[in-house]
Amino acid sequence: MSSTASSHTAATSPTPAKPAQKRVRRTAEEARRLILDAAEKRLATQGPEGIRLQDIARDVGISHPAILHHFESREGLVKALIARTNTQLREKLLAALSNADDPAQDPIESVFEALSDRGTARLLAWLLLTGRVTDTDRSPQMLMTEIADQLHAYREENASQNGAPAPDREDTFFLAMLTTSVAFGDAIIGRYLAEEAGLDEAGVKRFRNWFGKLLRQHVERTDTPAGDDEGK
Amino acid sequence: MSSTASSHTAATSPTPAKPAQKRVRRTAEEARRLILDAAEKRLATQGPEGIRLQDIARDVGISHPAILHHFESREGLVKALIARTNTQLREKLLAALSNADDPAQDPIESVFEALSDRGTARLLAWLLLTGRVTDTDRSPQMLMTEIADQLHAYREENASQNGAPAPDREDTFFLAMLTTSVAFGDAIIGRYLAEEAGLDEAGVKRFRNWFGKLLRQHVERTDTPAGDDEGK
DNA sequence: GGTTATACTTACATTGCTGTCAATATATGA
DNA sequence: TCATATATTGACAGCAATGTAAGTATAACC
Repeated sequence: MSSTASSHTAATSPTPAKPAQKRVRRTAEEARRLILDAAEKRLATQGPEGIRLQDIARDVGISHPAILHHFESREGLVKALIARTNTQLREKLLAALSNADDPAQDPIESVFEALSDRGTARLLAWLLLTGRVTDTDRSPQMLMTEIADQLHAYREENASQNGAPAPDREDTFFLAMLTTSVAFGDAIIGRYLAEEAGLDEAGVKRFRNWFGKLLRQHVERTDTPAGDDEGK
Repeated sequence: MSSTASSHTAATSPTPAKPAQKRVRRTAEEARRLILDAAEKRLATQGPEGIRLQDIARDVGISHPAILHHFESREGLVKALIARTNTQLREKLLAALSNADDPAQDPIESVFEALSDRGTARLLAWLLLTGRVTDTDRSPQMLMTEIADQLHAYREENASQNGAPAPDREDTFFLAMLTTSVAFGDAIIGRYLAEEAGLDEAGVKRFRNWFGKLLRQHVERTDTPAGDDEGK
């Protein structure tokens, strides 16, 4: 097929096949959003190698050069994806913490929930594995410090209400670090372990509750004057 | 350089340039080992995309078809690497648990140590991300069950010595799952968080001790008859 | 309604990597 | 010392994926 090299340059040719193709034209912002969504989904389901311009283009329903038009290169797409995910993660986590005053909402559990989202954890894992984290503006570790600070304020208030001495700052940081590591690890490997061990959805939930209780016991033990543990 | 296309097919040509190249010839086993080592290192330092036959071949000092000779394909190399790492991880973990009777050696800490090794965790992360775990004979989850069983026996003995009721089996499984997730998560993301938060080597060690203590407190609280916690 | 900016497309160039083939050198055993 | 097996190599085939160039269609603005 296609032997004549100049097929479309000769516009004056009598070929009536000009099909007047209908072409969808989105705003740049919208197009970028759709592309990033597709890339994120590919990454979550197929891993690092799942980000291929042609596949993503097919998912969105465009041609792959359109992607290159919006993001300079494949690398540009990846960076944009990282930036967006960072922002989303940040917003989710801070939102989760913002209603820490609400006694019905356990802040630790909220953090866990937000971080253990499948796509986010996988993206995070990938960018940590490939060492691509350094050059983003709002990297996760800043977030960590922020979270630790908020948690610490929460604990200090609690302790002062109970008449206990202020908790150690490092203890709070370790708490945050543990929660982050667990949530992350759980999202990547825990889900798999649970599945193989015959643990169903309810089992996973029980695990989370168990973990939350473990942390709560630690906090209560630390932030109350005596070894005064309330049963549940 | 090299313009004549048929340089080595014309053996009868009078060119004296036949350099009688010295060629290193290893045993198949040795060659496989070297190749796997190089592949493992590449993976650990550069992530998934670091496994390229040509690069690995250069590292070892051979040509890339030699790799294809020993492992059928790139996929074969990857599978072999997975199998070997699984075996190594398994041996390390079981060895760590085997001296659980030794009171100076905290089994939890040992497990943590064994799993948090950088290369192992990274490889594990990658094969979990790309979903390549299923078709290996001794997959990590079997290991998990085994570990949980050993830990449970350990706890049951402890509890009976203290005259406490036998601990819940699921509690032990959760304990193992938590330890695995933390060790894994710590190896991938925790190290990074610690670094950014200005936590040095000693700080990381403190975190591990802190975590170990947290678990120990839980176990003691559970496996002793009353709320009888011993200070340290 | 005409003009302009740009989102989008088709076709092609280029690069890089896996895998194949025939030839070669080296260890092992008779 | 010769024969055999096989570890190893260079050259090339083929493919897949990114990126480029030039042209086309659509929305917005006058």
